[in-house]
Amino acid sequence: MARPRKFDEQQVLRSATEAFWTSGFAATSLDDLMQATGLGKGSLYGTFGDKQALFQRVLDGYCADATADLHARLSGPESSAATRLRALFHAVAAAGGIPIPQRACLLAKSTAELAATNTEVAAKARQTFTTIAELLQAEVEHAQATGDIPADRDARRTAHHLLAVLRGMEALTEAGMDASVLRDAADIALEAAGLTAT
Amino acid sequence: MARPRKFDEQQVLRSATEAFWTSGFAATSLDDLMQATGLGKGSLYGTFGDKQALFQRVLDGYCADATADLHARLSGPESSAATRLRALFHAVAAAGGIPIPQRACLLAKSTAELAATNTEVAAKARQTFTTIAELLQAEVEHAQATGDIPADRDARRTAHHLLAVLRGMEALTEAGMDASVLRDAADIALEAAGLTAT
DNA sequence: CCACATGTTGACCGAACGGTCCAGAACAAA
DNA sequence: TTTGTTCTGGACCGTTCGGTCAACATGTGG
Repeated sequence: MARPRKFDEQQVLRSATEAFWTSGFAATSLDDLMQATGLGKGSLYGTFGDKQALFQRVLDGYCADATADLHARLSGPESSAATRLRALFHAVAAAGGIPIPQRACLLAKSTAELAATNTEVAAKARQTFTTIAELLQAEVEHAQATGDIPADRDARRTAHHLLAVLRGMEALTEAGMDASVLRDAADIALEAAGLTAT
Repeated sequence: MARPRKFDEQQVLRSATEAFWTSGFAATSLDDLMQATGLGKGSLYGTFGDKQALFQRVLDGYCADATADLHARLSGPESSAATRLRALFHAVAAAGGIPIPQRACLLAKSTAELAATNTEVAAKARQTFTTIAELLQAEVEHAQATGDIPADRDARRTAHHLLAVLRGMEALTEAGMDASVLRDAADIALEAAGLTAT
């Protein structure tokens, strides 16, 4: 009973994500959020709580999407795990190199801005990074099963190294570093994992 | 002639650095800066200009200090270049692992927060990252000269990979990731560079 | 068709924001 | 001591901030 909502919550979250993604948490005002979502303050507060709570929802959704996307990129027929790993790193390298303004990964931005003072953001970042590491580890193991990565490698430690390189490439992309730097990092990281080039 | 200043500009910049470092640019108010530096608004504006200009001064100083520190860690007798590279990566790994609140590198925070909208910040980040890459490359070449790194490695590409791992470790540290993850990343990065472990 | 529960809107709030400005303090030069 | 110049502190400004609230709109269940 009672009056139904006029908006789609998921769509509003997507719009709010855009706003936070563009400017960060502190620099995104409620007016920005109202303009981006088309909702009034009352609806925003009634539905999501305060700015902090809305941001947390946005970040949770972003991390879920990001890990789902990575899962989609990495899971698949085991026979081509090596190819998929190479494709992932080359894609991340190619995403950089575009001159700024570059819109960095929202999780990276949020962690840098808030993790030191907001334990929930830090926990979400840790959880997401851990999940990414696990996905990478599984992929390394798949590549080992097909002989594309030597069997004597420690898949877990290899995955941790690949995770660090991915996050480092992200950080370099934020600054607009040359694409060649990113490619070098990606290539050598793949070699270090035991994969042959290209 | 005229009234002399009551404060030391360098000391004020150090205090302002602390303030920005703790909270980021947007979340540091002029009142915070006044409290941190002990100066009134008039002196702050008369000496440094507006908040943006003061921040730029702070960031420039931080980057200069950071590269000077890295130079000090890496330069030295050529005979131990390999040892110094190992020490650097192990130190960065050890700096992580401490539970949050972790105060991340100011440059990393600033780049994430502002590089997309402030070309000066982005330029400073690119310049600093490039300088770090050059320092790493020089060190790789030193290690090659002493035979600690195989001579057939491309020092430049190796340095780019090491840079990415360093920035990635920084990003993981922000989130408070386990020290073991950082150590794995550091160890494998050093191995990938051709250095034997420890 | 009515009563009620919920959603929506925007006026409104006190606080905090970045920034300006000026009256007076403090020193150097005369 | 006087004069001139700079520096200092904080009152003050208009704006914007995050957040609240009450009047009103819009449906549903009876």
